[in-house]
Amino acid sequence: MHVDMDAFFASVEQRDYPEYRGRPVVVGALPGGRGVVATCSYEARTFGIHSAMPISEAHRRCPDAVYLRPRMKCYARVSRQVMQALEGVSPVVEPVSIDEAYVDISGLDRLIGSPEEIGRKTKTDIRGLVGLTASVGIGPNRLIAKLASDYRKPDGLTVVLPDAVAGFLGPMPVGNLRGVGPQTRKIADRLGIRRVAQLRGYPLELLKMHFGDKAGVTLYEQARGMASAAVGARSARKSISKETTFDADVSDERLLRTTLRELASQVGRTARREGLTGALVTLKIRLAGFETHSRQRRLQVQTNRDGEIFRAGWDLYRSSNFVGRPVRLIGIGISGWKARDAQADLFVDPDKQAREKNLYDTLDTVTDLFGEGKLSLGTGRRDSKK
DNA sequence: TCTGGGGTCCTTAATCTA
DNA sequence: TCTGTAGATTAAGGACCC
Repeated sequence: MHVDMDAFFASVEQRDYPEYRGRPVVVGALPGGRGVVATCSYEARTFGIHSAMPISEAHRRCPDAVYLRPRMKCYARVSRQVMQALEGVSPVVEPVSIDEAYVDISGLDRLIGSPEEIGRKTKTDIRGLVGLTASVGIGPNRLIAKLASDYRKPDGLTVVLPDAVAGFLGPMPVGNLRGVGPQTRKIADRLGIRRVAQLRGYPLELLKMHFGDKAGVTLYEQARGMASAAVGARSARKSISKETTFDADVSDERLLRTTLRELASQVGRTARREGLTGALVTLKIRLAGFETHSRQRRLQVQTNRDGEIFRAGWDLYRSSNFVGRPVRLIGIGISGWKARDAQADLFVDPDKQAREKNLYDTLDTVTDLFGEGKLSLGTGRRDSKK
């Protein structure tokens, strides 16, 4: 079963602020700045507004909509409640994102009832707990379940039994399949492939030729409704990054530097909170004209220290060939954990973790106030001058 | 003309290594 | 010791997802 909250961010806002109900609500950037729509209410969709649309375009289409910045902490809290509701249905829940999850409901017919009844119960439980609607799809594997939850929304419930898979899939536009975006669709278009049924007419080798080895195989399999059914824990994260787009392109090197330092601090903080240390620092730069680049450096040692992350990033910038060009976006990230790192927090003494957090927070604060290198931390002896 | 932020995964080319 | 090559690793870019 796949569960997808309807217009999640916008629905939470309409729930919490009754005056927004019945009105077009757009959550994302505010008009006037650079940014896009994160989510919008169904009222806003009637104006042609949708996720990822530039906010300027949305504003042109509907100047009278309610424009809101996302309240991520609040949405995260609601999300946890939704996941709890799902865990009440089945113990095997795999969150995909803040507003979506897969649930393994195999074998639950004895306990709850038919797939329809399980789906209905799920929706009722969610509505009872958080007062929001979800669209639910049920199928023999995660691909079909996901497509089914998308089939009717908002507040939809679609069950696709194994016998019905081919008929369900056939008329669908290939763009509905996972991993098929604008580029892949273009190739499909050129081949005259618009619907999944047509895709099924192509032998594996031909698909590999046109779409590449990996994409060819997944298209071949998806066209036949094949996918893994296994539902399990969300996989461990592989990177942490922070980036920001400036209101206007920036040429001032000092502003770039302080911005990068702030982003590096946030990356470091997250890494420390999660007990991760990485050795691969990635700098991301978007220049005027949307020209995007990245540069990576592998450090000698694993780290999650703000200063080390920042210095590596700044070094990458300084030694790059885009110094001096106006910058639209700057970002920094870290990855490359050591194998045991992923579970490190399981073995860390919580007291020690709290002490370290205090030390690092102090270092952050001092660095913010007085600049890099004014204070160093150590587990020094009492007579240590530092 | 406009195009966020946080991710994952794949492809390709260059480089290193056995 | 030299040379060619297969395979692994790294770096950069890009497609895609929510």
